[in-house]
Amino acid sequence: MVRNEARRTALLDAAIDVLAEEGARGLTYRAIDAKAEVPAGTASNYFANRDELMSSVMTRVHDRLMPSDESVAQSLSLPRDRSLTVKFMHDIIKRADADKACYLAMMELRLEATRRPEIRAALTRTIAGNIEDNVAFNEDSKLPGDRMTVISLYFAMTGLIYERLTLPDVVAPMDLDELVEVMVDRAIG
Amino acid sequence: MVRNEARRTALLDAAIDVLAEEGARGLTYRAIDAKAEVPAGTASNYFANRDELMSSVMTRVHDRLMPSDESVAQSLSLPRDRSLTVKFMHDIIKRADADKACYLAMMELRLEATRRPEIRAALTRTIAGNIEDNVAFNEDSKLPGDRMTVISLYFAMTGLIYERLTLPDVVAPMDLDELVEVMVDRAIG
DNA sequence: TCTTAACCACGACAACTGTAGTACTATGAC
DNA sequence: GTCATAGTACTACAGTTGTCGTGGTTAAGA
Repeated sequence: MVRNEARRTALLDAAIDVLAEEGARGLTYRAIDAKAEVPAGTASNYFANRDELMSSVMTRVHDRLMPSDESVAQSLSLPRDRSLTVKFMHDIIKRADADKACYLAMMELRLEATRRPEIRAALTRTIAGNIEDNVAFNEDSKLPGDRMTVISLYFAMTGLIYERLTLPDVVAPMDLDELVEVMVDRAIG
Repeated sequence: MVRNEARRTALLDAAIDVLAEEGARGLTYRAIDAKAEVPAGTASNYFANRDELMSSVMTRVHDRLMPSDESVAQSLSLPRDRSLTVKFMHDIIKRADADKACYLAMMELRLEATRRPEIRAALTRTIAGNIEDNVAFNEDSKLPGDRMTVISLYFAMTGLIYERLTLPDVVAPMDLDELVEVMVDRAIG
């Protein structure tokens, strides 16, 4: 198996775009090659089979979705009150808007996880860890609200982003700022 | 195009199972025929092409997910307080558990909606209508909470069900009763 | 009984897919 | 120069897929 990391990453990013644009159904070796603008057959030099490809894409999605440490640090210089939590939520939404392809690819992978235990296990670890990190972060940073605040906000944000990405016109008529504000306010209790 | 309604519905139900079990990728004419235990080629007598098939599946999913009027009426004989809202939420979760295939098929269709305007339009109408119905229902029935209660609960429930169906082990360690109770309580404010 | 139309089973076919294999190229060590 | 090696380009092939056509079956009315 070939190991030119730059090229491999380019192929994975192309795969993410293909997943977002054409779904799991369209994710073929040839589609990846075309998207990455490399000669046909290249992708099959990098991924032994479709399963390995899928797992590799998942790892890549995970890497791309990590928030930058600096932006978190910057936010933490602000006063630790409700409005900071609101800001964090808006940051998440902004990130989802800025990298739709990555989130859509993740959704495809989630459905794939329903039938593929290895992907499910990896995704479960990632997501469960993420939730616990958020709970700990909220507590350590002395942000308002308890464990349940973080968890219920997590689900609400998941639902909101899911809806915005798949059926934008359902959310469009709503006042997003008001919605986030109310959600945070009530989740804190 | 053939129009034996019973057979057509059986094929659509088979298609929903295929979608849930193998994803959009596995949804082929032959897979539907096999699942419905009809001779190969039958499905192609009923659906001119894959697009028409997809749209028909969506309509069928919609029909199957409607809650029964009697169960709603029965619940409405109870006192209109927070615990009734909690009960409604548990009903939704129960329905999702009982008909996983339908919800999973819906998720596949949602991703498909990302790229197919007709499906997106139809789904948007369904979902947006559903939210407005819930808001109106909550108000008319004098259930506690305002419009924002219903909307933020909708997103939280969407996220919760999405998580439970795709990554059950993320939610498993949580106390579901407590979670729903807190979510409702705080959403009402 | 004959007609007609709806319904169904089945096969054909071209297009596409995953996968494996092979040959070409560039680079650097010796 | 030559060799080894990793990376790359390209092709072959068998299996699967969407779609279309064709001919058989059924049932109901004339």
